[in-house]
Amino acid sequence: MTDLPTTNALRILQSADEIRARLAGEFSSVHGISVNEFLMLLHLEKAPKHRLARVELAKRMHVSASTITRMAAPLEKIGLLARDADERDARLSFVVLTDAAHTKLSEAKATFAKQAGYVFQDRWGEDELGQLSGFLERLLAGTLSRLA
Amino acid sequence: MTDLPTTNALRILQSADEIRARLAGEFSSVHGISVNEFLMLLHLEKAPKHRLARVELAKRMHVSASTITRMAAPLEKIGLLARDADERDARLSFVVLTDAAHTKLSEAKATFAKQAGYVFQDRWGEDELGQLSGFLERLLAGTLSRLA
DNA sequence: GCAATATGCTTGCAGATGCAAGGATATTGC
DNA sequence: GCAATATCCTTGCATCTGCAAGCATATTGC
Repeated sequence: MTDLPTTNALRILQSADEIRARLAGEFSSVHGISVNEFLMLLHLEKAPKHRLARVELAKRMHVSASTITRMAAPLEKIGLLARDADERDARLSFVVLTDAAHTKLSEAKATFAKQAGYVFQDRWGEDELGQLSGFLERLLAGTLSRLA
Repeated sequence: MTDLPTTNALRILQSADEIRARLAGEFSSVHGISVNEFLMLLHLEKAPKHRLARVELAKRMHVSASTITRMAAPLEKIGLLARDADERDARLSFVVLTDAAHTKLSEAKATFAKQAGYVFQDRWGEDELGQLSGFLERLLAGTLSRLA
């Protein structure tokens, strides 16, 4: 496997699996939301007015529109999300963060940061973390959906 | 978001989603297998004798044992996988690559390499690809399941 | 040796997800 | 203006996945 793009793509897939596995347990037990739901809240937090049309949210999360419909429903029920209509276009139905969601987000971010800290705990210097960050930013350049 | 570990963890999750989305379409339409099934074959290819106990395969793929049972079944049906028993321990049931799987793997690897090439097409020099590769290797150090 | 425990695998059930179809609303072509 | 088309959202269905339970086999403690 001397092909560097292939190697890097495989390693990114595997690294993401490792990170996801680390996060999954603590997220659902401590915060009552899944990692995907957390990422959904992050996308909304980053958006203007903390709201996005469902189709737009779907694109940014790489999921189908129906998944957005179904992911949002329980989060509306527990008061983390609300609905907002567009005055001009009655087809649009925005997903909006509530105040409770901001609180939940700050808690969940702390968990995320803690786990991310473990992942990069050993043998990583500040400069190396910065270099990796730069490479990943380049990889995500051009995607609408960058969260960080 | 000045916390570098957090930024890097988020970017890895997003990069993996991008890469997966790129691969998914061509994989199922051209090769008739999903990305996950491809990764399963890769794990087996890397293993001694091209075979692994189901529990071991589950650990390496970060999925449950039941998922292995259900993922392997259709692949056995289409002749890419076979079963192998352990003479000492009757509980063990190995998953083994068939010859057909080696053929399928080399085709699928070409697709993977092509898509990985697109991902790193622009503005990436050989030296930078090597540096990124080194960082990701460090991230995966200590995991049993490294494929590359 | 045998009971108690541990391990490997499979299956029933529930939750998550994508696709295709359908209903509602907007936009376009004429 | 109106028909044709496009867009947004939701829902039915199929698929994938995890968890918990169950069964078979190994290992351990005595």
